[in-house]
Amino acid sequence: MPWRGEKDPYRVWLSEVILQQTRVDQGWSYYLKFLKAYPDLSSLAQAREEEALLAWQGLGYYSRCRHLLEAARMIATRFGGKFPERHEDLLSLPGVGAYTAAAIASFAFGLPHAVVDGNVIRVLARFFGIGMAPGTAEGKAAFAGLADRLLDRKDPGMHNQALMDLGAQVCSPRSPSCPHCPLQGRCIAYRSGQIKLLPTRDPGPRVTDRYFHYLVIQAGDSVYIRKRTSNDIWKHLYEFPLIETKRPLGPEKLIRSRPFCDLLGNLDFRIWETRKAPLQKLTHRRIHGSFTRILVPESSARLEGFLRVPVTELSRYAFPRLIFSFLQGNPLTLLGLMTGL
DNA sequence: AATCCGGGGCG
DNA sequence: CGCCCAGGATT
Repeated sequence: MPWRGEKDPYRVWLSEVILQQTRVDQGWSYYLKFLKAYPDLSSLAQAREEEALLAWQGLGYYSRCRHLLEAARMIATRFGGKFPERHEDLLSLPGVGAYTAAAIASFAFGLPHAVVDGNVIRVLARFFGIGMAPGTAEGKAAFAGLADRLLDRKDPGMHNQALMDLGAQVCSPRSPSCPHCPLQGRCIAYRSGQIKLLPTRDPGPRVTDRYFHYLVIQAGDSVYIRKRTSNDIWKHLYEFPLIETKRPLGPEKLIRSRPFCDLLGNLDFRIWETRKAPLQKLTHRRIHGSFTRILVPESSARLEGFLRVPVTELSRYAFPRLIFSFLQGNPLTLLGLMTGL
């Protein structure tokens, strides 16, 4: 690896920040570019953010670049232009978290702080057969503690580098080179055939259920809709009047519920039918939808806060798939004629 | 504790 | 093309 043996804290810091969430072959040219434009701390502290961001362009996670300049200026003022050595001081720099602080402390200053990045976690999880998910508080503590106990205090920088190199080049995420791994014989995951299962992937966002009861209120050839504006799923898409509940609610209870009466209270209405929508699965939600078709006289007062739209023009509005699918399977026309309302 | 922040690589 | 990767800040 090109940064092997680098001891200059500025260079270590710069490379570690650039290499956060970034592959070496993607980030390395940016590192060289930055080093050329800003060869030392003071030149970076004086850099114009516009210019630095331009150099960062295409690398992503642009707050890293802003934090870089912020931290450089903080070092210039608060630390008298001298790169801080204490882990605690490093942590106080914007954009420097536990990983980067440990990397600088150990690589540049030889201080005994264990780095715990994705590579290290993968090696430890496999070698020791640890099934805890790294993203949980429990898992974080476990891997950090283990890495710290394992650290070679004679040469923390070398130890950290070796562990990360092993994770990056041999103990890779998908198809690790176990046949070439020096630790193969003592690797719990390898010996028990758990390589593909470790490390345990973080639990996805926990899935919660939401119950959306849509009221398809038809007045003659028109129907009521509105735009979703709150910070929620489907923002800026349209929908029918909605009653949401935290628990399942049958049609009978729905039409006697408070929100239902508030909405339709003094209107002359007739329930036509209720049908359930197929379960809609989102990343962290399951939407249980239902559509209750309700007829009101064409002449009835307009519902406040809603658009009254001819059913033939519904195609001009963007709906969530849940609603769009319902519309495709349930043409809303002719209902008024059939019922005489 | 959950969510956001951008890219690229891989199957 | 969808899935995966991942450190730090924010809320």
